[in-house]
Amino acid sequence: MFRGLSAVNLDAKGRLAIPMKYRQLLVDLCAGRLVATIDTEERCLLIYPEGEWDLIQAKIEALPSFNPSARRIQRLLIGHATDIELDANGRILLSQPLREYAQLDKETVLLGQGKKLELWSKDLWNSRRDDYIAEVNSPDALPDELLNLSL
Amino acid sequence: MFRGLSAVNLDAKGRLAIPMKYRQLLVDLCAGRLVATIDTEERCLLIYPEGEWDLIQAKIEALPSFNPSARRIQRLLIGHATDIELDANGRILLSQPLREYAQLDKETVLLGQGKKLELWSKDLWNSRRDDYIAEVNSPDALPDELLNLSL
DNA sequence: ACAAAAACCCACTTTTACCCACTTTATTCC
DNA sequence: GGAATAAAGTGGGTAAAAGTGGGTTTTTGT
Repeated sequence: MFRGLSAVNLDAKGRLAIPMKYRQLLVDLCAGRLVATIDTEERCLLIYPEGEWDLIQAKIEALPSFNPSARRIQRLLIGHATDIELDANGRILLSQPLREYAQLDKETVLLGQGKKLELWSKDLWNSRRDDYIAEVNSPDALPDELLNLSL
Repeated sequence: MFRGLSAVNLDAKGRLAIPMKYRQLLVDLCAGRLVATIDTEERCLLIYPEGEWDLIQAKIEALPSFNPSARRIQRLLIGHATDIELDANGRILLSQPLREYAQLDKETVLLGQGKKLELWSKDLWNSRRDDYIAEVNSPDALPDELLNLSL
């Protein structure tokens, strides 16, 4: 399982060094084969071990294709899902369209999120993080599942 | 299975180089024999491995032919279905009617979509993609299948 | 038979993946 | 505490592969 936050820099070629703590896990889980796609709610990327993504893609493909919202989700998520592989130095290469979508330049933040990783532009993450904290503390209706959660 | 986004250019003759990552798959699946037709909801083309298309065509043909919308679907999809084949350089040639329908000039985007590929004009895709993202985030009623999807 | 389009072929250009080496950070041992 | 050693991060150079652009031949349709 992935957790925690890592500050990572993209180099001039768009390569990103995966933090050491995840590498062995990625080799074991998926032989270093990953799939990156976009998050549709935030300008960030989602990075899955290949097998994990395959399960999700199967679910998305099974949605009824005459349903317009389902088609949109299919186009966005599967359409942006990009196979990437760890190179000999433990780096991955992110394609330009993905980098553009998430506004990634140099400084980025890699968030462990259980079965997947999220990659953010550092600036964007910092500002969204502050928003999140404000929203969690506002007294809006939280779903029951959250109200009953004991930390 | 197909996934991901590839930027591809049509050349002056209307030829399109299939990205390398798909070629071996296409040779294995269907010996490079494909069928292209139009998408009826968006101005883009759908490209299937021949065997995959045959299954779909059978389903479309089985629709009740006294039903007017079924007849329309049959005329549009089967009527535009065009056999195309990979040439020695891994390129396919798109007929002028198909290119016109999808407004393809030079810059295009090829989207992997599971069992099929979608081909868009780059400009049209970029603008539709932004629409899709906006629509996904609007609080309209999403189908239950989507609400329960956990990524 | 002729014109137009498609198929085929070959060569050039650009991009990518792979490899290697250097710099910086962390660790260990004296 | 500091030097020595190891490990991780970083930066490019290069060979191979993929993309691209026509010229020529064959087919098709009128």
